[in-house]
Amino acid sequence: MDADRVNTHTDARSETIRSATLELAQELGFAKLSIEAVAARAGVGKHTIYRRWPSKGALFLDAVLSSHETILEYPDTGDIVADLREQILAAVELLARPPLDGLFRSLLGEAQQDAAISAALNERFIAPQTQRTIDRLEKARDAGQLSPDLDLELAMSILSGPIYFQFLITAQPLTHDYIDRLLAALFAGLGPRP
Amino acid sequence: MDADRVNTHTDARSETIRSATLELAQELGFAKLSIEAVAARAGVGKHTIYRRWPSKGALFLDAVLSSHETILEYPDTGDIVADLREQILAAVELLARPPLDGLFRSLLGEAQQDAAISAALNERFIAPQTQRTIDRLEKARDAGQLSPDLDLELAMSILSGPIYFQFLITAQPLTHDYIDRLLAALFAGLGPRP
Amino acid sequence: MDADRVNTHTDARSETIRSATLELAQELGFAKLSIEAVAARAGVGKHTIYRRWPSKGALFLDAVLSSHETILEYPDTGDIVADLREQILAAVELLARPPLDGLFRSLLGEAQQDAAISAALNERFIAPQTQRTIDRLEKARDAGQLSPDLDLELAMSILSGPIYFQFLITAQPLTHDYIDRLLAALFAGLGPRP
Amino acid sequence: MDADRVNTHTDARSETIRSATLELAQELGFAKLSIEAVAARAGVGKHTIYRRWPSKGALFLDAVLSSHETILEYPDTGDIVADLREQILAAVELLARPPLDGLFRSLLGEAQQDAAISAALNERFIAPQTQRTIDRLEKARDAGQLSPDLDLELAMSILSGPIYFQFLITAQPLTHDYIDRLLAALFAGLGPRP
DNA sequence: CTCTAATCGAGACGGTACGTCCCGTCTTTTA
DNA sequence: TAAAAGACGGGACGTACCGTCTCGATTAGAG
Repeated sequence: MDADRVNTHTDARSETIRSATLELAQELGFAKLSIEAVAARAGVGKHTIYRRWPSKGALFLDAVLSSHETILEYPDTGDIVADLREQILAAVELLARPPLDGLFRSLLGEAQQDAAISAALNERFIAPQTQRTIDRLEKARDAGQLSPDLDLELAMSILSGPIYFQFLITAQPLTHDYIDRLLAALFAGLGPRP
Repeated sequence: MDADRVNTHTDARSETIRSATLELAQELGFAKLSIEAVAARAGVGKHTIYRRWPSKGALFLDAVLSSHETILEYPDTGDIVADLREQILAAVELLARPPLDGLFRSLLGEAQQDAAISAALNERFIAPQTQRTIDRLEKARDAGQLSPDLDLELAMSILSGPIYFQFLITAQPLTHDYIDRLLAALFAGLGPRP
Repeated sequence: MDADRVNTHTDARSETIRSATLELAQELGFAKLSIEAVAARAGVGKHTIYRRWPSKGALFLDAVLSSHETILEYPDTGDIVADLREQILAAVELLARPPLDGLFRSLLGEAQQDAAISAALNERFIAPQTQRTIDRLEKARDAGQLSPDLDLELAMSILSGPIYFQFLITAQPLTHDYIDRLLAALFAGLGPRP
Repeated sequence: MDADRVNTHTDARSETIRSATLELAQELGFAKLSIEAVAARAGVGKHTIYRRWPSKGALFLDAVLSSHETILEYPDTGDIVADLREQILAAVELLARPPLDGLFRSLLGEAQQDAAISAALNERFIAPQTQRTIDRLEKARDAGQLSPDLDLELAMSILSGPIYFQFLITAQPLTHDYIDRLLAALFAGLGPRP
């Protein structure tokens, strides 16, 4: 699977198109976004867009992901719970709050309709984040802060899953309190105290 | 928010339309589904559809949810881990495997673009499942099988989140083994053994 | 061959479309006429045009022919030469002079690229004119004003041909003098006086 | 008006382009011919075509006329009717029969839309033919085979017009018999025998 | 026998229009 | 009198070419 499939050009014209895409997505929402409008806003022929991105979804993904390359914080204070809290908070603040929340939600929605978008999203965003989390978790496990036989890939979905569930499924607010309680419960385990 | 907003009619004509919708969704995917095609397939005027459902998404949600009212198993053997395992397996087998997986994924995707769909989905599907899980968890907590101060709403997102994450975000297979390891980790907690 | 193939609707909307077509054809010329522009000018969806006419050429033909249903003069004073002169003059004044000359020339040009246009043009315009000329010639022959063994279909192309040749091929002006000299020469014959 | 305006280059690359043009015109018809396709077929950049011909029509005219420089027969047996018959037959066989009829018809059609094509066509094809016919007619008139006061330019349109009329307007077949009857009628005149 | 300038192929580019598909609304026709 | 059938204005699709415009890479003529 190759992220280039959904473009990665760095020339000025591509950048103009990505900007126009984001502007219009903010104004209209992804659903009402049209390649025709992007072309008009960017002052570009439609073909120039089709030449670079295979679909509206691919363009949108590229525009959203390129606009916030900000590497999310992965602090390492030695305290794994505090660090995970920091990291989750940073991600939530960026992606689940205005102005980016609607776009990110749409992006995840579009990934459900288009396997290429899903794959590119994983490759360009999910996988790198996962890898960095796993690296941090590994250090923590070596430091004795985690259950020694914990599958770290699994831990990643345990940590991320509830956040995404809240964001995508129940559409409940992701408060700091929620994140604190979540981490506490995850580290303590659901079972009764021994 | 009222689920009736996305229809609930029980007459034969509505049923025909729902069937045609499912057929076409299976054949073409949700993205290429059109009300025009549904009307043609159902042998019905477009008006008749618009009179009953406010949007393609609402029709689709209704068609998908109505087609599988099968009440998912919520066994109660006294063993909460075994029962949760049974229940999660049943849900995964139904919703994350062919033939329903694509439709369910599309439904969740559409919910990201349309708040009415999101609300209706919660009301008609997510909330009832949540309630029944919470009821079962409550019994388990009372029986001392769960941490006594566990927030059960939170527990629900801890149990569901990783599954949805795997289904929607990483698009990895939801094997029985994965579910077993997930439950084990969740009950044991991420932290080191005391 | 059926002229209905290129439309014949008499409703008001069709009339609006024909008018917009003529306006734009006058302003831009047939070559730069577009169905898109006609639809915009007529305040009509493109599909409404495609539903009625199979091509830009067919629309244009219908618009041009419908706009000038004026039955060309076919006088009968008893003098065949004078009458033919009158009739040819009327046709030339109408079709080979502004404002219609450009449109008519384009129509004949388009007929060379599209057999359906050619056939419709014959059926709706050429054939009826031919028939009326032949009727007049027949009377003249009976009255002894024409060579008694003259093939009247042939006579029609002898009378019309040079006019069209001048109009389409050499693009020379069709003066009254030219028409007079033409008729004189045709009636006298090319051969030497006996 | 200068025929060079529509090109006249004799180099090998121009010849390749003309050939590609003819091939594609045969395959697709003039209407569907595109400069883009000609460039691709000829293995040539678009610029190279635009550098040599101002328009698709000009290229097409040049390609068609260059491909059949065969000087049409202008026999002189002393018998003007027989000679004209021969000459008209040769022209008809070449231009109004496959494989050239469609191309020639398209060329005449295009001339109706584009004054430059019309002028170039006259200059490169019509005028020379006319001149040679007029020369032949002049000899015939001097020999007493034609009406002594006949306007020879007019005679030219009288002889050519009906042929073109049949070819372009009524789209009837140009049989040998038709040509014989035409010449007989033209020489005898339409009027009654004196 | 280089060096410089022109020419070339290739094809990107902003545009315009194509003919098609659906949208959601609205008539018309049939039962 | 309600429903099928489908016409309607509209908007966007993805494609095809237009004529213009860079690009290197030949290729030739001039020095």
